Amino acid sequence: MPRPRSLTESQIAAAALAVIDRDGLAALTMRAVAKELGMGTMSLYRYVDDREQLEGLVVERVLGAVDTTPPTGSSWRDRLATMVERVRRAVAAHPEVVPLTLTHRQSSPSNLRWAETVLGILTEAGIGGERRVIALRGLVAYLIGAIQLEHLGPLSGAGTRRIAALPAEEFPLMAETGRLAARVSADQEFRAGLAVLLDGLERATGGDGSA
Amino acid sequence: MPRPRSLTESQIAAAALAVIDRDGLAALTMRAVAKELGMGTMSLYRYVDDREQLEGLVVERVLGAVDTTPPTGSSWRDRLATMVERVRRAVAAHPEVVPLTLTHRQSSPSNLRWAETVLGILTEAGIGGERRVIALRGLVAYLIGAIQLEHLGPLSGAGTRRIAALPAEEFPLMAETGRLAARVSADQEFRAGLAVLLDGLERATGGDGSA
DNA sequence: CTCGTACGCGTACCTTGTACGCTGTCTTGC
DNA sequence: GCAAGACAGCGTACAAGGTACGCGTACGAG
Repeated sequence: MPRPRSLTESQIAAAALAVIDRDGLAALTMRAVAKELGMGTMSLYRYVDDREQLEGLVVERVLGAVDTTPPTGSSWRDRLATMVERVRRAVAAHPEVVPLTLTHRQSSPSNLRWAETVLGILTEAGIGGERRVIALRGLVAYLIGAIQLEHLGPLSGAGTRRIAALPAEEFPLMAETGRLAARVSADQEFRAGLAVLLDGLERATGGDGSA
Repeated sequence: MPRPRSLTESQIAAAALAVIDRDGLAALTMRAVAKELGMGTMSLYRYVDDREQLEGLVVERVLGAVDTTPPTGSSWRDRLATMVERVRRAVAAHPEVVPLTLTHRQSSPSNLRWAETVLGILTEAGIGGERRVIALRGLVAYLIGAIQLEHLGPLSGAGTRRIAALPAEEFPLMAETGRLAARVSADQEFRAGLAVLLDGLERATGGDGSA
């Protein structure tokens, strides 16, 4: 008996994401999203409780693009790397959303599915119990930290040049590091850092990373 | 000949931090800080260009509390761990500031000094060139990621219980992990995750972590 | 004592989130 | 078909917060 809704959550998320991708995160306002949808500002509130929830929809849309099916073949190392890379790629497609993912990641169903798959791989690698808790947490910490460094950080892009230009008397190593960092792509850095972490996990298993 | 200023940057940062610690990050407004300082709202603008800069002062005050002198003795592993722990402790003293550190860390002088010291330790550990870039970046990524997980994340505190309560049919491993995680303190988790990363660094050096 | 600087601040405006209540429409029950 | 009710869509309005503007005056230099 009620009148039917004309919008789906997906359309709302898409509109909000369009605003962000086009005009930046600062442009994400209730008014802007409503306009994007071709409706009055307050109409948006028929579909969303508040701005908080809107942001959640955006994050879920971005994270929902992550393939959470277990990767096949190869070593558990490579499979873990694949899972981590998938998130990085999905987020990289919408860099402006990064700050939102920090606050809303926790409530994302996609995130849960992702973690479940990762835990499965860790289990197959022979990592269980509390060590598996540590491993998951370490991977997630590295992942979100690295994503932020990449998109908000000083060591990438313009920041690297500023670091390379530091006074060599006070910051000799930093200056040198800044120069070297300019020669390493973000991709390489990310993968190499992840490799270090996986090395650590592998060492603890006593295994060689295969299987 | 001009009239003297009555406030120092330090006093302003202290006032802002006091507001945050007492009433939370959301209470950080220009008006609130001005009132904390016993002055009119607009007077604050004599000392700070805008809110952005105010936040920078707060972050610098928090990060400035980190001891950046090289730790003495022990292995390079332990020295690195000490450096990382120092930041964690400093931030943990003002948890509400965490979101601000993400955006403003880059411009902090304390942060530069800290990185310089860490690079020194890495150098002594025999890690140089591009591998040192990777190592620093990996440590920083883990550090800021872990801090966020600890203070904004789902795997700690209340979030852990929610995860433990997930439907076991769909998320068997997550549910189990949530239960296990409840038995691991945040300190243990942080240190153990860091240890994994350091294991990875150590393996790459071929050394045993001493010296 | 005079003068210029710039401090301290009152006022006001703009942006943004959102409560409230009206109007018209669409679906269902007859 | 048709009446009725629930709810979509929205205009208005308010509160909070950042900050531009311009005034009066305290203060140090000469």
